[in-house]
Amino acid sequence: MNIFADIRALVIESLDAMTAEGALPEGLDTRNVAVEPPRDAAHGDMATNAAMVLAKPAQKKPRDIAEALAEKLRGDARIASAEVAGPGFLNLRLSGDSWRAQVRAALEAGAGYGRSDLGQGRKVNVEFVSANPTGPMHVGHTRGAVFGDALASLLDYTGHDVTREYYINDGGAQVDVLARSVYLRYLEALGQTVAFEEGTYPGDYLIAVGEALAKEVGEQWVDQPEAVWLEEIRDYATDAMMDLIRADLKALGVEMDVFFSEKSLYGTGQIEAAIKDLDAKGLIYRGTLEPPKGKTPEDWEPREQTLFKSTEYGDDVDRPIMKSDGGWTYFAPDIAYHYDKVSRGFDELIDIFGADHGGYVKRMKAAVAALSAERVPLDIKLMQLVKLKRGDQELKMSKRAGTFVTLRDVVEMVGADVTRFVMLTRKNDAPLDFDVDKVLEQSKDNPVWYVQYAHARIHSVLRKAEEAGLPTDTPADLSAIADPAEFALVAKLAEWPRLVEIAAEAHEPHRIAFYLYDLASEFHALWNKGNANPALRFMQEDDPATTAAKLALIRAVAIVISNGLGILGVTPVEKM
RNA sequence: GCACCCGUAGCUCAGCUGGAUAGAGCGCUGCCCUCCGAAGGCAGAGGCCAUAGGUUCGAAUCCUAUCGGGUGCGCCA
Repeated sequence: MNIFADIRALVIESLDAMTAEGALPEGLDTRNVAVEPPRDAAHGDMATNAAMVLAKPAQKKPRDIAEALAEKLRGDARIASAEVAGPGFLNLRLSGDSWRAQVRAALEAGAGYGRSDLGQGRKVNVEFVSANPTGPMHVGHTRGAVFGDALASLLDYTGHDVTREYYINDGGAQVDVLARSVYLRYLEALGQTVAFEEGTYPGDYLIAVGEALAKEVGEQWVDQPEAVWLEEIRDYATDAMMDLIRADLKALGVEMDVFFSEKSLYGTGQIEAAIKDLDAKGLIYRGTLEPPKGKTPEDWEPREQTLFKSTEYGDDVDRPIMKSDGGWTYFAPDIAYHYDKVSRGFDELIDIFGADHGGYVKRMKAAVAALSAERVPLDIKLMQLVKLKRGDQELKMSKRAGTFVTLRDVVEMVGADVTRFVMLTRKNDAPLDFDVDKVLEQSKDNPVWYVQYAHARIHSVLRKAEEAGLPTDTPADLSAIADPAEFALVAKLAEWPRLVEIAAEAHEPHRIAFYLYDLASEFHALWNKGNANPALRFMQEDDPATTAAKLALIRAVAIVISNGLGILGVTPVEKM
């Protein structure tokens, strides 16, 4: 169903035939032979570099190989022309029928058009968001949430067995801070006047938690020392925060398969087991680290610590897993968590971190490589910052000033669909400006709107056609699709299955968003040609057969837009 | 000091993992609706792909060095 893959197969087949005839030597490596859309449409529909890739190993001139290959390819019904160009490119034009067959394929496959078995059912774990359970999600988390969810969908779409997972950081000091903050709100709910000192969370979102707690347990913890209530309030508060976060995720349309608690790793022997696994591989030792050069911390003094030999797997220095007081560093439960993922049988792990955690990439990769004996690859995607703006004005995030823009705020301002699409209009490692005014603008400057507009226009035509009593089902004969402008749209459409695979392999869902923009642009261009040239309008009132064929083309476009938006988690609109 | 990410049109950014004359939007200039949604389209101007080397048939893309910006760097998760 991927026309590029089909033609590549044809090229390889032809090369094999040439080998059999003695025109090429045996045993050539054809892995680098590519069949791609050309940069310049004037070059044809697709191009192959086969002759240039094989010239050297075959000890022949590229143009000679290209000529012979062209001759072979011309024998296939799908190839309308094959011309040698430049240093040895082979430019191919496809027959009108093979393009029309793509339209039919898209219509027949419908929601399945573009799906592939690339992943062959491999189990992939995508861990994302993993925001501390200390408050509602803010805009920064939102980008990671959207990215992770879209990547997961993309992998699912390409034949992977995907698990969406959230790691709850409920084992560290920050949840103690949360507990103390809730305690203050609890006292407040019981009529006391409280002060939020440095090191507590003053956010309003804890008021309701304190009130609910007071209602539930009464005054039993008033004037009691921390030791009495800390643990219980911590559990109560993290549960409440996770409810909040789950609701935030739901508002965005993100649904996790697994919520994994850090705390569940403590006291259960799981951390010890993971460390023991590393120890058995000779990767744990007692040692003293050098201070970082050029930036020695003020109070540096050499200490002996328990270290993980991460340098064995490409890290820059070995990393401590135990503090001098004997407690685990944060890294230890992270190791245990990934150990757990590996032992759950995943074939591939993906972590999505904020860019400020870039320093942990190497050590996590080292840990996973060691724990899985280099069986399981770990890819870590770093999310750059989101700058929220309203026109020229930047909406600064500051907990102190109370200008704390939450996921909820954004979704309420612009809606989940717009939020999701816009978050994916930039590569993950590029910073993103999110202008809450611009994303609601109805112009081509706004990519979400532009893509939705194309989809809505198509449905507008389909509605009109039905009103006019014109046929809107797929006809047996699509030969009315014949104009170069129409073929240009078909060509873009036919790139879809290929693009999906490329995006999935690169773990880059933003490519889907950019492609949809291009496809919409191609569609709008054809539409406007219909203004000047009535023969190119989709509805031909006096010619039902032609209309049916043209409508089939745009229905196929609508299918691709719909499928693409589906991967991004955006609902296509039929009217706007 | 070291590591990672980034550097492409005036601005914001793509660039299909090494392909042909480097693209889009905004902004600027000039055009196109008695016609399916002009909420759109077409055309023009605008580039030393940070710099210098290297790898090869071929480099924005890979390697090395340099410059510039961001992030991080042992008992914080």
